[in-house]
Amino acid sequence: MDTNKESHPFRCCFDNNKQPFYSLGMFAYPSGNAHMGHVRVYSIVDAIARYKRLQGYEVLNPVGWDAFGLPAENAAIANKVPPHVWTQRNIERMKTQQFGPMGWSFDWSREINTCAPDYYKWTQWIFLQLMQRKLAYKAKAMVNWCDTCSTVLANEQVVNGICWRCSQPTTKRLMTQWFIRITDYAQRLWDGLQKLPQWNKEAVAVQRNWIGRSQGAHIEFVTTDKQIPISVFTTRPDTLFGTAALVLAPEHPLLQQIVAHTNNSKLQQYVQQANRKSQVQRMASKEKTGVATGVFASQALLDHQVEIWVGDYVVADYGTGAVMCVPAHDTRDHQFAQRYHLPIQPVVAPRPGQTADADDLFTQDGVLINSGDFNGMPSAQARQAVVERLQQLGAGEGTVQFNLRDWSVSRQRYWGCPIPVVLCDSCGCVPVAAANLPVLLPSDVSFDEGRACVNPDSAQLRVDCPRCGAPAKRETDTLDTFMCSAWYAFRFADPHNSQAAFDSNIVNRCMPIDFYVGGLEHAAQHMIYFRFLTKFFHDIGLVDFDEPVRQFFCNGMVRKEGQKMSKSRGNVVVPTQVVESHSADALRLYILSDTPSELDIDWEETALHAKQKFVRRNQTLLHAYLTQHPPKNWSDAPLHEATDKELVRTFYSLMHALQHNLNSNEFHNCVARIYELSSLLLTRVQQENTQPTQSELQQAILARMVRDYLAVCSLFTPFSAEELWHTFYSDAPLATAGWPRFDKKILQQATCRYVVQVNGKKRSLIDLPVDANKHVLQQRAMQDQAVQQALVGKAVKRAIFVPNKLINFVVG
RNA sequence: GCCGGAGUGGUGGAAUUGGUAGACGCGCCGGACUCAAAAUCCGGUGGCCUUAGGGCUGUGUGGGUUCGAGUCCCACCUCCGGCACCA
Repeated sequence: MDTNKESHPFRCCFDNNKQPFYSLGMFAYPSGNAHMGHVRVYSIVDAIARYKRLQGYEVLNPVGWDAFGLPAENAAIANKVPPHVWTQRNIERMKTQQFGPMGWSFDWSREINTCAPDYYKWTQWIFLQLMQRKLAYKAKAMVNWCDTCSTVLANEQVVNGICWRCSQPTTKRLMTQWFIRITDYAQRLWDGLQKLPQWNKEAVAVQRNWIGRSQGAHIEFVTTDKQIPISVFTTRPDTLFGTAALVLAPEHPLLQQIVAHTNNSKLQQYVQQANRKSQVQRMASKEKTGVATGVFASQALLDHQVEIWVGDYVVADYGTGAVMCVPAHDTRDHQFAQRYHLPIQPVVAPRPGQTADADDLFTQDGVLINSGDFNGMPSAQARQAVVERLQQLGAGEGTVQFNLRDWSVSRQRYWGCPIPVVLCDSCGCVPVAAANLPVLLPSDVSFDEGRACVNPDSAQLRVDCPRCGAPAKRETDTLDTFMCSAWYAFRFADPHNSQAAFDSNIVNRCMPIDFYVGGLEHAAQHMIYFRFLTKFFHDIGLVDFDEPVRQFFCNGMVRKEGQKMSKSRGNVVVPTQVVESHSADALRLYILSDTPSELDIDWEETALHAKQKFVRRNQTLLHAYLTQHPPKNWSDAPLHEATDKELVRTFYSLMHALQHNLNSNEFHNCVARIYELSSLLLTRVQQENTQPTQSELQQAILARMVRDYLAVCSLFTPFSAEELWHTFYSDAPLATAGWPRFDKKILQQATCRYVVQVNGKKRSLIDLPVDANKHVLQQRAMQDQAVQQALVGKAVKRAIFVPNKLINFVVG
């Protein structure tokens, strides 16, 4: 794709006769070793890119490197090689020795690298934009801490309390950290999910889970002694009258104030213990524990007071960190109440008039009882009514709560994008002026003591405050690498822009991405951040659209013997070795065949051999044929004048089917069609090789078919297809030669195979002319021996006729 | 618990809108070539029955709708994945 501004100053870019198409595989971490996962992602992307090019689209198919991150730093520590050297070396290796030989049709002129200053300058610029709009902020908060990686992690990077990188348990720590206020966008991120029909369904579900929208209410309680207000969040305001207690998370901000005068040592002990427990420990014990505070609270609608408890089953950073405990209608509250003998008062009955037993747990909707004015109301109606009443009383309001938390982005590591902020004793966090970007990584760093240490006295860290000019310090935390990868797709559209992160006109033309490929594991992290930043760009007027990806395709993993390939298991199949032993075409054909690309595949050597055999046979036979019969006048050869009409018809109906498979991303079915095409074509070609019989016209037709075959093969076996094309047809790339075209008329058949059924059971097949009428078919069917046999002694009640398909005799 | 996906031969998996179940591969069996093997090529391959022609049966289980169900509806079972003391 040509997006060069200078060559098209007014329209900014693009061949106006062509539609742009942006295909993208998630960019790679430059570990130095390409693996089968890369082969799968980029082979899928490349098949589509080549398809779209043949169809006449102007295709943007770029590649780059997600180059910041821990492994480079760890390698620096282990090998005493600076991270940028290690990274650059890996990129060179992957590019030339590993990606290159695969023949993926990337536009290498757009290669980007997130650790290059001309890239991270703009990551910093974006951060400043967020900061300016108060969407990036520094705050003291409980964050996930990984000891092994000695850094903070985002919620998205902690799976069941375990660090996603090193698989060690994480703990919670109170730290001052940078956050991105992604929660401001929670509702829009939620709503946007409905507008993504071409996304992998599972990915949408993952996001829906992650954003986790709950409709409910805030309900205000107040302590009876000191009138301290306590707000709870609930999705079940209809159960308010069943409240037996208030339960606060041990970290609840008002807790110490509430219990200040009580001097409850048991309580203080409990709070300390809870804070010491790791997240894993706390989640592991499902037992509900807690301590009563001795302080009571009241609520405007309740005629009884409830005691305030502290329990670590209440999550501090969800909702308000406090819940109303309704034991009769919530599983957890029920367990808690049973343990501490709190009253269990049912307030929702399953059916009108039915009195619920005390102690029973009923969590579904029903009809209200024991709830004053609200008695008799169905739950759904009661939820509204209760909220309305609370609102009138100023004691609560309807609200929406999200699971999504703000994105913690600072990392206490060296090898990341520097946060462009100066820490000043009097001015606080002061953004670096945009004109002074990029803030370069400090070079005064040692990797000697098991971690990267920037010399704290380094002149590079001592700067003057941009606001007051007083001596100040640079922020040494770096940004989460997901920040770098949240906008790389935009940069690809305009990769060398030195004036801006990207030119809006160019990006508006190329994006949203038409076809994005990557693993499902990024559905919750990268894809949320990517969507968020797109909405932000939209809001500040940088782009016209607010969803970055039209079609999101999630590929499956490549396994071996049912297990993930990994060095520690010693079951890694190295792509470059397979290219050497079997060829890139065979590898690519193999990786795209036999199994739908969204499913996991298990590496199978025998199937790979078969693909190599196929490529070889194709090449040999076609080469021999084309040598004997150099293609002439093939481009407009009239297919309808073929003597072998059946060959042409079958061939192009397979082409038609293949295109259908391609449009649905069924690459394995495409390969099946290619096998069928080849079996047709090679049989014919072999005949010609041994005993040529064809007139020039017929040869031209066959040459046209061979060309069309090469065109579709070029998506799956580009090396051999391009080579034959180049040798016998044209010097121009096959990609520019056009997708096979043919008149649909040649697909029409003269005869049709009809199924004859008796009571829905197949009894015979009959060939008749297309569009034969029911009467003719019925007559012929009745003469059929097998049909007659099935009809013996039975009366035909009626016959169902489906044109060009079947006739079904219904007999009694 | 909630959400998403899937159950079809020995195996990976096909089957536009309900209309010939098992496309295309892998494996296996048989044959050709060879002194032999490898490689290559040709043929066969769901199960059961049958001398043949052919018949019966068959898409996780049980019902249902329909002339006709792998496909639609209801109930259930199993597996995979995601989320989760989220109130």
